[in-house]
Amino acid sequence: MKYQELAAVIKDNIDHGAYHETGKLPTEDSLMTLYGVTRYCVRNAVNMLVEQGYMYPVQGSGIFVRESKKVGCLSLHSTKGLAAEFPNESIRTTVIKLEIISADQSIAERLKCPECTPVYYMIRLREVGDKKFAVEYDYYNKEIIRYLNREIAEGSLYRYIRNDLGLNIGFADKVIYGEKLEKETADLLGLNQGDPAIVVEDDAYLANGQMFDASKVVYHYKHARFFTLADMK
Amino acid sequence: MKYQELAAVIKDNIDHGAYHETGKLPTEDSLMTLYGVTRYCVRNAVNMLVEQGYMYPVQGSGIFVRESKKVGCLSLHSTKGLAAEFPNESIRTTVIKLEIISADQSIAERLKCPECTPVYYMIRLREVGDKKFAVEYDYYNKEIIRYLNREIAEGSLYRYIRNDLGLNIGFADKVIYGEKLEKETADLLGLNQGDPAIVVEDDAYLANGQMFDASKVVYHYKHARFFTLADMK
DNA sequence: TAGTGGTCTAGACCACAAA
DNA sequence: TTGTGGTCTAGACCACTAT
Repeated sequence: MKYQELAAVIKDNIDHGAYHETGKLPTEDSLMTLYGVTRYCVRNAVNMLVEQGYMYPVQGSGIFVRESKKVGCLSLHSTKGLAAEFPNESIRTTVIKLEIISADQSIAERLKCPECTPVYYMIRLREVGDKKFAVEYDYYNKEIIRYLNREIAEGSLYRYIRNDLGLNIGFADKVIYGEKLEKETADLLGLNQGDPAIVVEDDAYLANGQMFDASKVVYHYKHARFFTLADMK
Repeated sequence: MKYQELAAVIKDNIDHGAYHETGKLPTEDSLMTLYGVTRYCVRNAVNMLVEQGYMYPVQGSGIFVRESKKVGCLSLHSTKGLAAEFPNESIRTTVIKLEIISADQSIAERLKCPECTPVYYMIRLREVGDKKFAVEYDYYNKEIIRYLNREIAEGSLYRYIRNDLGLNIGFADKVIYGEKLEKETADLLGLNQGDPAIVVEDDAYLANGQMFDASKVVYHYKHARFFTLADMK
């Protein structure tokens, strides 16, 4: 049994209230014998869950289960698309614009690609439940994301890239800041020009380090909140 | 040599442009012989730096050094206080209010402590360089943070808690959102009521899981930006 | 003092990338 | 095919907590 599987099992146990009585996981030794794996697997599995905020280890004392994570917040630490963040909500995506352009100097710099690289430029309005949630401005490197159309862009782009294009998505740099809404975006979100906006700029990379997406996502300040776990050690 | 030390050495090498030619670290085997440690140490050290965004490993290919992280951004993933985030800037902290109060129901809930627990309530204005940067509203559990005064609150609180009180700081939950500035805070930041604000609410815990601080930090939307690395695997 | 997580060793084999 | 990182085993001792 791999440590990812063990992590999934433990997470499932937590969700079903297994360790509720003590608030602790069994000891590492117990987990080893329980699941017939070595300490390497146990510790890897636990580490995964610690990073995701499900538990924290205390040397000499045990591994403590944490209160449920903030609900309704988007995770900044790991992300697999809006649909995965809100599995219980209906997500609606409207493609405002989708066109192929040639990277000028500023886009080339932003996407870390040569000038004149073909690029998909896309604007999408995302709605969660009945709430206008965000407006996305995306640049996809067409040399990597070879094909896109409106139908795909209205579904789970993450899923498409992973399953249909067979690419391994790796990680993303995120920069978060606040600004005043411009008229165009405000109209799409049903807000007023000058209202607050919370903005996330993403640089997304494949697992092999190739950058495939640069985006600016402008969130509705009344509806979007973000969550992350910080290490202070 | 511990893996933390090895991580520090490797990070230092990166800062001095050591691996610049290839853009890669030596192989794990090389690092083992170079520093006379086992693979356990090498992989732990590398993992630390991967989580901090300094490099990414590609199976079968190598460990690639990443471009320098965003400068001028506050890290959301690991935090050791404002002074540690801006080592080259002068930080000024003005204590607007510092008082001991008794936790009412809402504060007790927020701080996860019993009602009537003594609590330090503190408001601080933080300036970075010559810029008004943020206003902090803090509740510290006085049963844990036994003593505070204005002088301490104007210095590095993080350092004080760690070095002088001898407490082990562990981790923090962070919730980030946007809102319109209220007059009181706007005045402190030199902005107008209704201007955008980017807000970070922190729940800070000791390494043993005790919550010691609940805070709301309202940042100047023109000066503060945040950075984090997200896993998309 | 006993129990628990943290660090470390010395191996082995697998999965993937590049030549 | 070779080299690289990814997973796993089976031990050992250390650091810290709780009793």
